[in-house]
Amino acid sequence: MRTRQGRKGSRRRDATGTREALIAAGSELFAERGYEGVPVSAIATQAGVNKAMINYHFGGKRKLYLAILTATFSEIVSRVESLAASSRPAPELLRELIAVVGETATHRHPHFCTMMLREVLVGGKRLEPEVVDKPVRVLAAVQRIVERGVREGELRPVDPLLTHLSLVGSLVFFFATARFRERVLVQGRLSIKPPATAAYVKHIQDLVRHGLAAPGTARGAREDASPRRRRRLPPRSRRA
Amino acid sequence: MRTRQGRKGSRRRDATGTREALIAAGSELFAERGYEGVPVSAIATQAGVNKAMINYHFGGKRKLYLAILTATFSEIVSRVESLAASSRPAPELLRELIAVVGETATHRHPHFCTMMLREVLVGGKRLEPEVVDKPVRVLAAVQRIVERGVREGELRPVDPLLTHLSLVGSLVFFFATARFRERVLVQGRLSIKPPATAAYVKHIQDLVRHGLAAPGTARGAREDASPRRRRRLPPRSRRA
DNA sequence: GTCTATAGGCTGATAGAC
DNA sequence: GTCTATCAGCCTATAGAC
Repeated sequence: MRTRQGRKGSRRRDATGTREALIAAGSELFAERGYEGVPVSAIATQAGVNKAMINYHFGGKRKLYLAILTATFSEIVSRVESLAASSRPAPELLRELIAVVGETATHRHPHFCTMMLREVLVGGKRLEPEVVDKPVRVLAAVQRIVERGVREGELRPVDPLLTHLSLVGSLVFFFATARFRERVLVQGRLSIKPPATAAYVKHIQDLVRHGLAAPGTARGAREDASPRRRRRLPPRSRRA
Repeated sequence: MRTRQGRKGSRRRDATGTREALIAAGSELFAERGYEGVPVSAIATQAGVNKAMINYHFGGKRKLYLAILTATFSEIVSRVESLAASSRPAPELLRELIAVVGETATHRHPHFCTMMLREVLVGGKRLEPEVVDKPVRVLAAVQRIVERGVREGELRPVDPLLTHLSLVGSLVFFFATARFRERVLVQGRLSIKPPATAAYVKHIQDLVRHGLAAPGTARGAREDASPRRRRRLPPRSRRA
């Protein structure tokens, strides 16, 4: 009867509750201020638990950080990989890939892009294999999609790696810098309001559609408009 | 006769020499490990000067950091603004803008993108006005170019702010994560070699050219191919 | 499982001789 | 201008009571 007793608000206070509270607090704080910018005491305070719990449950600050990072990253990776496994037309997959990233970064894990980018920026130091593995898998997935699109004549002959970098770059940058824009654009002397994420997602979708469309293709097949000629593909259902 | 006497290698050892050495060392270290990741002692050691010199010449660690950041950023801003002031066709300006960013990020200030991105990521904390001012001016410049291009019918009716974000995002991301790619791709188990920056610059140029071309335009005027019809523009020389 | 108290390391900044 | 020596503050991690 004592274990669920939260002292502040409606927080659960049992073993797994403590773990989750620490992960939630850590996600937010690490994303905002970076790994070195956050004292463990701040995480403990925000989570409403004691400092020592971080060492007890995770074995140290760095371990907590890695747990947070790999957990959220794994979800993205699995989503992207399941997309890459589909046999739907490449332009359509890219369009959905962009939407998935947008949806994940906006609703499911608002701090993910910031954390991932921060981690990538320290590329000089030695990184744990767990961290390195994820972006490599995303890269491989996007590469597969683009390669197939080029092979099947639906995309112009672009380099898959460069395409992946430009795509991920524009998306990750946007979501990682959202907080900065909000601060600068609204409270600054400019009257520009920060763009909605939905508008940006659509912008990138259009940019990719027009920018990667094969010469023959009528400026990049709109969503589901014309079921354009495609080479060697089984007559399967196109909408999953 | 004593002032120019370097004790290690050929380093100058006078007042301005010390300042410059600290700026050089700080640029490299801050970019690699971030502000909080670098002890002042490390900067002093790499610069070959004493710790106390940082406080004497710059007034503290943070002041040194800001001096480095604004110095390199100012150069970029002036380059971009001079481009925006030109009356050459918008697609051509965008193409050159991309090249300028690439050249600057590769040769003149290899650490700039990393530092700028890192600074933007802390958007939650209060930032010095000097830091905030620069990206706003870059935004304004790109926005002007895109708006004119749309108005004159050379670009399809894209949102200037979103266009700016996607452009800058893909470029900054690429250069800021170069070190990470190098580490992961070459020494990893994958046999992919990191892409040359020239190839990426061209990729983005093509992506923008195809992706933003106005419907009428024959898939985005190649460099100087056809002097496409343009509205209200004085008959001036087009190559600066 | 959770807490308090504290150890021990590292950091940025300065005082003062030269 | 430059250096050495030193300090006070903050950090992570742990030992041990409950």
